[in-house]
Amino acid sequence: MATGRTHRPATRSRGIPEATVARLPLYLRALTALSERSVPTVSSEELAAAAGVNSAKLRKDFSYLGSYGTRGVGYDVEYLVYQISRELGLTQDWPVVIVGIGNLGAALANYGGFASRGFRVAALIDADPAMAGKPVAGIAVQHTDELEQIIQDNGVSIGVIATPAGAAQQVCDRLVAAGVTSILNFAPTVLTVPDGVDVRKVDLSIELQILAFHEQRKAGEETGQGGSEAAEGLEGTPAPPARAAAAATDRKGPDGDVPAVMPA
Amino acid sequence: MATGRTHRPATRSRGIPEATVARLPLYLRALTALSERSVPTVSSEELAAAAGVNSAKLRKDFSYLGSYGTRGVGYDVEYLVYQISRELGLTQDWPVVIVGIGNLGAALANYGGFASRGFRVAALIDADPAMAGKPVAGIAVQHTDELEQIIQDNGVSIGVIATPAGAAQQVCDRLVAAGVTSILNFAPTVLTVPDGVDVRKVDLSIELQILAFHEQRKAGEETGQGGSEAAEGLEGTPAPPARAAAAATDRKGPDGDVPAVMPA
DNA sequence: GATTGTGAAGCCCTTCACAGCA
DNA sequence: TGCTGTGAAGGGCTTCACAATC
Repeated sequence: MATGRTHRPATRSRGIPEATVARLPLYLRALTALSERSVPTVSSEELAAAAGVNSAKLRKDFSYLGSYGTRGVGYDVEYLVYQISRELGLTQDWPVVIVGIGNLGAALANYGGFASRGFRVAALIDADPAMAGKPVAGIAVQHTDELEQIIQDNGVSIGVIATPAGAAQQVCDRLVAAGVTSILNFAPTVLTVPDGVDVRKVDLSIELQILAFHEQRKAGEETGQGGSEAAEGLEGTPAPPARAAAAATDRKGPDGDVPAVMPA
Repeated sequence: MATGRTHRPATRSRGIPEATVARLPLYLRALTALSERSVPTVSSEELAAAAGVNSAKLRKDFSYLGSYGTRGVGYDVEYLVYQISRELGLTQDWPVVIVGIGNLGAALANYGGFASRGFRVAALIDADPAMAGKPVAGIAVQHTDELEQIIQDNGVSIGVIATPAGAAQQVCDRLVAAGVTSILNFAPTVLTVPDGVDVRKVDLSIELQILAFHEQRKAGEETGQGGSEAAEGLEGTPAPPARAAAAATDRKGPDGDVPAVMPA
């Protein structure tokens, strides 16, 4: 998941709930698909199914934007596409820079979903001098030295960080200093930014860990266990420190189970 | 963001809130860093800062796992690392397969964060016969034909889909039929799965769109506008359909602004 | 004195259910 | 009749604030 800075606590009259904003792109994608199939109108029920949400939620979401539907009929597909695009700011052009052209950066540069949504890759930046000049996705990689100049010349306000974790904060600072006010962070680090700068993060390993948590539960359920003591004990997980072993006796797990089972 | 199927509605006695589960990997990462620096204990305040959350939230989160701290002192780093790892199921080995070895799939295969967290890339699968046998991240790519066999032979329960959108559902169906019960989806499509299967999605373009929304607001504020009419009107956004123009007169935006400004 | 663990309050979001409208 | 738009109810998460504990 990605979390943005909770900025502007829903102040500003026209407050669209953050949760709704996060779903608008989903609706937009579904609507675009309908539009390409020349479907003229769609009901909340159908659109909700296509977007993977429930219809009451969808109607509530749209109600924050205005009354864009027709009772008894549904929503005009083209019109909704336009309204949501406008609301999201996709009717304007957003130049973005991608910093860190490793495997992931290259994947991002090649990702078609950007260009098709009003985002334009203005530059690819990498710290490795050997990368400079090499074309990736048809764009010549530029060296980090030129970062500030690139930001300013292109009026970039959105930056994507795909560097190793160690370099992320430094790159972030430079981006912000140069005028970037929105950052999409793929590096597994918490970025510190001044007020007024938005950060969203995408962490691949975090998503897998969340899946693992649920997967473990499933396995535990099958065997009738709580699911938390898991199948471990196989190989050496680092033994908990001395204090831990002692403390384990006083553990009051919220459930009463997990009776201090830990590898010797 | 990634959203899982809301399965098991917080039933099962030991219910850890989903929001808490989503933060555990964050804490774990911060704790691992402390552990590597041999820091013995940490207060909720310090750890919260390192993880980018507030301390009350962190303490509440930990309280769901049990009473793992010491009042007046803080938390034992090593012990917490162990407890959270166990809770997340990272003390066991999770073989995963990655399907779709394009730019993104390759990036994922090379991503170090997986291996370091108990995840093992058991196989790379691609539909392109030309890819078969090619090594990516030190692993030979296998053809889709072998998907079922691979899943079964390796006891894979977690699959990663990095294919184009068009192929995603089909791949998903095959994964599920072969026994996969958790899927991380990078394809920009809504996947339909049977009950009991978890899906989390990561959509790069959605994250950017959310940033664009906020970016647009910032721009609007500077100029004292509501922020919603944006800077558009430059070039031809597809004109809304006829019906829309008519409907525009009745629009009641939740704020009263946006007086039907739309391109001719 | 310091810091955790947690009831209670508040907020946001979801869901329900139905009035309102085409 | 069919479907949207929305008040109201409900649920979950966050934040507060302080008692419990070391």
